[in-house]
Amino acid sequence: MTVVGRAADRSAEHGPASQQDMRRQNLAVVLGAVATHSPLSRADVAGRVGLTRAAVSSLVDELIGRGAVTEAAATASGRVGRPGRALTLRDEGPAGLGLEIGVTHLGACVVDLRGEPRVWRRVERANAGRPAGQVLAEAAALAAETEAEAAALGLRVEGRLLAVPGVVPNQPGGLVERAPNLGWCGVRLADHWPDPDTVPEPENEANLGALAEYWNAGRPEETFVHVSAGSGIGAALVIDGRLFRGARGFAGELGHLPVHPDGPECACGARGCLEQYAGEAAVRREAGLAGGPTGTGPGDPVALLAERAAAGHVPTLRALDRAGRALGLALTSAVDLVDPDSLVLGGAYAELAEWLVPPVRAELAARVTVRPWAPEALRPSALGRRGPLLGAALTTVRRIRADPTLLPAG
Amino acid sequence: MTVVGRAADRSAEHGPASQQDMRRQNLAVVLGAVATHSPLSRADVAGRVGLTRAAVSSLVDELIGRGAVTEAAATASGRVGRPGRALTLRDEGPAGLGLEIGVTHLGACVVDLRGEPRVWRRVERANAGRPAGQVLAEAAALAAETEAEAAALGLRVEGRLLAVPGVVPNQPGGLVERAPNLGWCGVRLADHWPDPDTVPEPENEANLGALAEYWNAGRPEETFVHVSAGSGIGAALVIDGRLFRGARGFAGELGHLPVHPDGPECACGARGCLEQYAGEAAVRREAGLAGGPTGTGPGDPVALLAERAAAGHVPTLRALDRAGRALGLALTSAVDLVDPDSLVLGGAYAELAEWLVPPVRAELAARVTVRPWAPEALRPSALGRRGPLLGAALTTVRRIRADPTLLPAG
DNA sequence: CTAATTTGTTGAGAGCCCTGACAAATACCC
DNA sequence: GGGTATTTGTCAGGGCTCTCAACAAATTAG
Repeated sequence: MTVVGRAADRSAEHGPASQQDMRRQNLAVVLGAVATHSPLSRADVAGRVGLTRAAVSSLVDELIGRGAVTEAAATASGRVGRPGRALTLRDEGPAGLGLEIGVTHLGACVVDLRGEPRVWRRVERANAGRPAGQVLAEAAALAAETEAEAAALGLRVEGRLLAVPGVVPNQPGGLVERAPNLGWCGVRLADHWPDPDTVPEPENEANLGALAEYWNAGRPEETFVHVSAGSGIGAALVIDGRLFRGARGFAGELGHLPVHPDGPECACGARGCLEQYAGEAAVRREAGLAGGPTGTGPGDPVALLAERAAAGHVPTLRALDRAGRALGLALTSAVDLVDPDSLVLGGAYAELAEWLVPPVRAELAARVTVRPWAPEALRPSALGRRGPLLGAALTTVRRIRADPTLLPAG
Repeated sequence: MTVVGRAADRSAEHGPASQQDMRRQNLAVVLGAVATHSPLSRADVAGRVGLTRAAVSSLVDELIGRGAVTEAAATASGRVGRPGRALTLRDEGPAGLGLEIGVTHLGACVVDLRGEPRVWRRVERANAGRPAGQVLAEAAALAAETEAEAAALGLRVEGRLLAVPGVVPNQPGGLVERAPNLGWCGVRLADHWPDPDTVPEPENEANLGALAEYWNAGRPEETFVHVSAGSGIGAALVIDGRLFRGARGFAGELGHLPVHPDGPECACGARGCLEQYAGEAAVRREAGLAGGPTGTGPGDPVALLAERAAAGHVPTLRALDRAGRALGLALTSAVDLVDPDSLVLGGAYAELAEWLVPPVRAELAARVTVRPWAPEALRPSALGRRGPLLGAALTTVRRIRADPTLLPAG
């Protein structure tokens, strides 16, 4: 059973506020303070967030009762006065499960409330073209193993998310509308998942990668565009610290931005889409690597590209430069439209950043002229291809942090 | 003295919640219900928003005390039971002042709490290149006259916004960072405004036009891109019903999207910017209207273009088609990135929509292929060039609706 | 050991909403 | 016309959650 659903969005927006809402928000505020500045005493929290010690005391009691926070022994602070008792996020109890279905692998991980990964599993599987039910059954088995391992560490999974390389509509319902690289179309997870109590919620992998990047390295309320190349090119927009999915969940479809309107025809029917220059297939073709293996196993094409580029292989360098310039053009549009704090190259791009960043920066410098723009605002992701899985697991943790009442009361 | 500042943003986000916050939100919820569905009785409001009649009664009493709502006589509803007393927004008392400085005119208007324009003034003035102080002094005089006229109608201006064709940074402080078409650079309104008690808050005209469009015709929580051509080409993003200004206030700089990366050089230093195809200067040049008059007076170039196009003037039609196709390319990028519910052609584009919409729709149909996209999602604005001024005035009204405690208690 | 300082808890009080009851005002029915 | 049903608006009582003020507990400084 999953306690944490899609409810954590604070977009009630126009409903009336109740005392419970107030309590909920203040629980979240206190938990957030403990999460980002622990260890903290009750008095520290009160001083930091602007509540009284009495109120914080009551809120902390509830958080302890719900299993989100623990109280360490007194801290010998060295300062005068009675020492406070240190509060920290629990490293047992509530946890989030992340799952990932890639073209060539399955992944699963569990993070504790602090956001630390505690279990991490990955198995290679050629998932492209296989029946969705078969893939999902294997994912469910991996999930069950992972949860069991987490349970041995004292962790109780409170929510499950599945990262997929495809389109997930905004409405809840567990539908993967399309995942071209897997060959999926209109797959409803609940129809194939063996255990109805553990059906995960699907989400686009690029979106989750962006959130992971934000939770891992972002500044509060930051606005940025996270570009990640998997089989397609996906961008995800994080606006004021929240994922922006667009009106129908299609936001960030960077791969088909028209960078050269009269360029080569794309599979989508248009001409000169970014994917024709910076997509995996285009880069491999251009670099003379067509038809090779895929995936992150031995012979992983991304690793191979990086290897050849590092060795000075000219066609590879030329292909990456061409990709970088096209990406720079597309990102110019993104910067003009969205005015982000930063741009992040994630996924496979993170591993090729050494060769992509210079041409991207050059295009941006030449074309983003009517506003301040610092080259350093473009940076590679620290998480790279681990982002989506981590983001999937962290989503549950962040939902709990945003609304601790999702946890069962003690 | 201005009661309403920039405070109405509900982005406290991570502060603690108090009972006053709860009260504030519930006042806003009740006021919002009255605003969108009036006339409504207290019981109607209670049923609609999910509060009890007792609570609504108390909230309505306070709204009446603050002068936001009035109580009409009993409504002879025809239904059984004691008739409710109809509540409506007041058409006297609190009001918003909008001001506009254009390249060729000054504008001012006052709207009442219902959002109805009650005073509307416009004077032609060649403002380009004149000292900012001089222009602002005239604007202040116009504002004073307009407020006086409003006062005669029983309206009390609670907040003032100034629409400018330029860049306004995110931080409050009344700074217009740059307004190229006026020749302004780093103008701080407070330094030039005669009366320190009535200094307006500047905001970009395209942003205000988009908000006006949203408040006038938008669906709740709608996400759309509002494109408006004035002297430059500005887009404004309304995301889930809120204006998105970007990390530094530069979001929506559509004019310099690279639509043909190797196209003609632009004044900004890059090549093939949208402005080279769909900007006012480019269209006029292409249509053979170079050097003519500007503004909306007699010989208004936009009206002239529309006139010639309607008459079948071939160069004009060709210029508009070229502009439309370039705009379609830029909007393809916007749709791919933002996935809006709709696209709105505002400002001068609204008056040329007849000739622009077909080529824009054609490009979108050809290039937006990987997601559902209905041609009708592109529509002309109903407000056209009146949008920015209306948006400026409505902003204050909307802030009051979002937080009625901004009004002085009765 | 005493004074000063800081922490965490407790009880009183205020603000706000909910519950339930009641008077007021209307329509329906005889 | 009068009684009943129905709906509205208000009032009193109660619960929840915060603030304020006071206090015991635990530590450092002298």
